[in-house]
Amino acid sequence: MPKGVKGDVKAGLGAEDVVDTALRMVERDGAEALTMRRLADELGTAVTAIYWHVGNRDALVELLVARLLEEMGDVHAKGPDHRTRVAGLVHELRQRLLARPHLIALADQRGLTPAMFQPVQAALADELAAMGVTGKEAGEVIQILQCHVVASVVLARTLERSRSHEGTDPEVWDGRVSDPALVAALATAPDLDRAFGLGLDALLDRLLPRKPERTRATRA
Amino acid sequence: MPKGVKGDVKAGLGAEDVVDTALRMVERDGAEALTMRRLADELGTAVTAIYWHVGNRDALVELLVARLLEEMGDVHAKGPDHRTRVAGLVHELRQRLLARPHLIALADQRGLTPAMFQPVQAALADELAAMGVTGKEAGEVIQILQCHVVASVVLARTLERSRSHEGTDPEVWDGRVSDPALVAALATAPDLDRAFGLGLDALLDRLLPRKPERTRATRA
DNA sequence: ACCTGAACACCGTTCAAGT
DNA sequence: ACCTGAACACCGTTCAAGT
Repeated sequence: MPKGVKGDVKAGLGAEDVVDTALRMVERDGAEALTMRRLADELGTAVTAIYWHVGNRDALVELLVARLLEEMGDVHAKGPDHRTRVAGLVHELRQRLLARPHLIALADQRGLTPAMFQPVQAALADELAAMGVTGKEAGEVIQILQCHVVASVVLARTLERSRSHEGTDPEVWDGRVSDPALVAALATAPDLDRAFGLGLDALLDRLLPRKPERTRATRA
Repeated sequence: MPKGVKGDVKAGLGAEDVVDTALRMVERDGAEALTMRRLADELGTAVTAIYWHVGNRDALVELLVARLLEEMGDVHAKGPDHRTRVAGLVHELRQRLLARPHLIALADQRGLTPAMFQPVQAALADELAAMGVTGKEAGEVIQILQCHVVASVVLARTLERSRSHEGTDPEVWDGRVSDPALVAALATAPDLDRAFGLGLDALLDRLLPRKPERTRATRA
């Protein structure tokens, strides 16, 4: 039993409370708004009290990322065959990360991106093992898939921040290309979902062992 | 005028000079070290002088990105066939971006990432047109390839910042997976070059029209 | 053990004032 | 037109001091 008894809310705030309201702030006003002084205001304490419980800002962010990560829950595979289960796991990881932009922002801020990898590793490993892919080879496959996910997620965040400069300035094209449909297409924001799905599909074709029988899953 | 100046250059500094020394600072001490006050010190002026020439910090960063981008030069295609030329262009873009981590950091800071796309767009469009891919379709292919590049580059930067937490903490694996070779592989930093190359190759297979001669298992 | 206030060393930005 | 100093509103962090 470390310290503190359950029941009474009482005077002291703990690291838990700090993380709680910090998280609330981040979700309400964005990761940039999380400042030690503002957090102190929200908590109704002096700035310096936070330092006693949490260490410093970096440590706080680390706690927030851990919390957000555990809230993401476990990802489990679904689908008839291994291939669609692996694809499902990867899509699911991406989807959950995209649903938590604060997580990404915070992790990015403190260089905790690799932590975002973890939730699916075990599930992917199981699935691959069932396909006969193990050891170093499985590790590489997992890493490549993770890179695909996180790259897509980080890119999404990066592009999100640049809503002002949408697409390419058409002026750059003067005299270089005379294909109005192309220019128009490039001026549109890229469809990241599509790019991700296409890339994933292509990667799986390369990385997963093909079934000896038939690849066309038209069987009943 | 007690303002000591060397040479017959005009006494005043211009936006050019500000950008010059700002760039020098960024290359020497990193993008984080670029601060208005430090820049003023380096220039030997008051902080506020910078504001007169450049507006504010965001505008300065924008100028820096533009400068860095134009220093990157044009990318032109090489290779015997269209496919290897396209691949070459994409690889070249990634390589040049990776060689300018400051550019990425600055662009990231100010949401100017889309600007990094531009250098290869015209070259890619030419190459695709020569393959018969034009208009909206070409635009989509270009965007997907660009996403692949920038995602890889941004991911590289993100992972670079987290050298402290290398790979996955082995503790997470307790009881979940008992494959030492896999765990070891996951603990290693991912090989981004390999991941990029693999993904690019897979993407090109999907996106580029196949030559009539090389018909594989694809039967109609 | 827990919390406070004051203080330090930074930020970006504005503005009246100087030349 | 070009540059300055002072000032404002912020940061994160430390530390001696209170309870």
